[in-house]
Amino acid sequence: MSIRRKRCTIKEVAARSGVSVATVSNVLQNKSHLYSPETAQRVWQAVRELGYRPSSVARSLIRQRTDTIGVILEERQEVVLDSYVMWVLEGILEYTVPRNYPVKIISMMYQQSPDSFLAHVDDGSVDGVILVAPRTHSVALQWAQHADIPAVVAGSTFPDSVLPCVDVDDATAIYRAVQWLIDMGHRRIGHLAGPQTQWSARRRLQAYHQAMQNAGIAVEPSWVGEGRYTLPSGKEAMERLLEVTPMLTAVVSGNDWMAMGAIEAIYQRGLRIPEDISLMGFDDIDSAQWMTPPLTTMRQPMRQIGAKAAELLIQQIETGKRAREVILFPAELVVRQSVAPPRGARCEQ
Amino acid sequence: MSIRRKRCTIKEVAARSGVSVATVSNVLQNKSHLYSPETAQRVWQAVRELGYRPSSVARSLIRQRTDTIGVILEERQEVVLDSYVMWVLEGILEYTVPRNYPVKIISMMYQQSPDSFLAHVDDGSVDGVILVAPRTHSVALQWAQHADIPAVVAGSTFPDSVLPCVDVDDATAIYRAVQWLIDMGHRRIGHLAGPQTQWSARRRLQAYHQAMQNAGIAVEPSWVGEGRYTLPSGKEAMERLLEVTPMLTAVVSGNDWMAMGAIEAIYQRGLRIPEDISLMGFDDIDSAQWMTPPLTTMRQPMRQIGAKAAELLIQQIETGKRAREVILFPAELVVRQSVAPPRGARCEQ
DNA sequence: AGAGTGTTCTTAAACGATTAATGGTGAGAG
DNA sequence: CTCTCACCATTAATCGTTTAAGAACACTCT
Repeated sequence: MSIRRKRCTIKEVAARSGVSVATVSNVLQNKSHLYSPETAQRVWQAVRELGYRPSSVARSLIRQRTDTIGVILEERQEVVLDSYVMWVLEGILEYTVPRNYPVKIISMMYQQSPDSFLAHVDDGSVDGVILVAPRTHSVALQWAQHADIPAVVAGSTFPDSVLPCVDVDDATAIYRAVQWLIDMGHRRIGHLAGPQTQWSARRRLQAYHQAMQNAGIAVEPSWVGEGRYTLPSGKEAMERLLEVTPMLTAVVSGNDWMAMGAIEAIYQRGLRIPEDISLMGFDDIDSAQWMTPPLTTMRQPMRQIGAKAAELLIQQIETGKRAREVILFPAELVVRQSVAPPRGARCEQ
Repeated sequence: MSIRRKRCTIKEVAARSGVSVATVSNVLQNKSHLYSPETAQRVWQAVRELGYRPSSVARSLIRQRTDTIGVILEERQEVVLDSYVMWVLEGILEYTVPRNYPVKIISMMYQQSPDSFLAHVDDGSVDGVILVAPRTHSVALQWAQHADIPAVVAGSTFPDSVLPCVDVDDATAIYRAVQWLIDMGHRRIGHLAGPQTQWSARRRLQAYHQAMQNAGIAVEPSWVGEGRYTLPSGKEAMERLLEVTPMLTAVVSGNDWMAMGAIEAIYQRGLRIPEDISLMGFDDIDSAQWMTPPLTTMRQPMRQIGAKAAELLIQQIETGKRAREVILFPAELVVRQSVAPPRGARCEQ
């Protein structure tokens, strides 16, 4: 079966309703001071009868705007979409769709060459872009910094960037997590840090140190392990921690994936959670609630982050001005069952 | 800070390299019989110096093609993206990105009105669409059936549709699941069916009956419960099953979410999995492996489904022909720990 | 009657590319 | 010396809209 007959154009509508294309255009745009009610009637009828719908392409060309926003997705562990990106994207759609800004996906992965993505984003096809969780050395970030196009970063913060950033306040979140464990009676608290090439991982590690220091607890270097934010790397890091520093009563992980790895490592050592060791995650990915035990974690408002990023971008597009701002959302403590007071300690004394 | 200076056009490139725009166009398109090497040199240099990139909008207008494909996402439990859709989308990107077909997301949810999505898909902005898991009465499906635009369905099958469909072979999958349980010694096997308004749910239920019948097992109506493919509905359905038909030794669920609900119901009854009752899921969503116990399930090749759908669509776009075909991928049995032989039975006697 | 004012519609020039048709060279053939 | 042909570049039409500028007409006002 063959498909695709030619689209119907404004010219045919004009012909059928006996007016010029200019008039049709005016009617369709409700510029009511430019046509009479009767003309409008005829035009609308023709539109209905022909099933006419304006070509967005022609429209974009003349208006020099596409009303489309590009969402740039970077590679994340062999994949471009994971549950984090998914939620950010959901938030973006939640904001953009009702405002009639379609979304074009720009994947950095699966590209033929490292910068072939440019052909799809620097070609006038989008009015602005949202960079979802770009890494520090991201080509896309590099480009966006210098390109004259509205752009915002969602899910990362770059202290020195000119782009607006929307992210979770991870420093405060980790600080609170550690504080919470301390309040519960823990003192020998370890940290599973992310790759120190990433700003977020450094901030989290620093916040951990800060919290410990403010509580007057001296942290030994052996209390912190480093992973790559992945499950296996978390497991390895935790194994080392258990080996070198078995006296830890609690560990706060830089993200949930590493916490999941940690769980495996802990069980393999024959220890129990939270009886022998308490564990905190970060992110609250979908699987966190299904862990054994369900993971206590700091929840990132990913959906909100996406929506806010979209809001900033559209603002930027519509005003033509870019404000250098960093918006941080607080994380939410989600109490489940992987944390308990340390053995032999009574809470809050 | 203000942004957005005017884009550089082909005219400027022509001016700078001292040739006509036609020549520039020819050079850029490598129509090597239409220009001399020296001219090409000059043109490319101008292009580099000006940082010129062709306007995809203007290009689309004249070529009457956008090289963009639309992915239509339907509402799924308060959200447009879930792990299923995510994987299908990943598959789509995997296929389309390297072939230079950008993806435009068309969400049915968050729209101002039920058919305002049409303004973003029936406006010449996409060369074709992939409908991801549309429901039977989907407006988008309705539209795609009659519109003269290449379209394929991913993640659903409509026996009576004119559109090519790519999906998992769920009938065979459920049949195999039931068969597997039977081989293991189970006979009193229940089924948690999905909403019977959906084709997939009906097919799965039917396959369950078929498998039981072929094994000579008489199924009582009370052995099957119906849910809405959601966790809570699965829990409720399982509760009823446990109440009315406590002698079941195994249950195969229509999807993983309902299986998760079933797990809760079973535990609340004080029963163990798989010792007291075996449970099988369907889909293998990300969380399935983190369940307690890890869920044995039939894995859907969602990524493959997405990629295949993209392949069919691009074929359709490039040939202009649509074949009425249904492609079914087999599901894969993922053995984890929620299934065991029935109590007191020996395997394979 | 002529000028001024509104209303309603049309004309025509964009927007930035592609491409068929055309033109102007110089070389080789007759 | 002209004709043909290949080669290379240009001209101009085109895609489907928007919109500024202008035209036609009916009023009102002086």
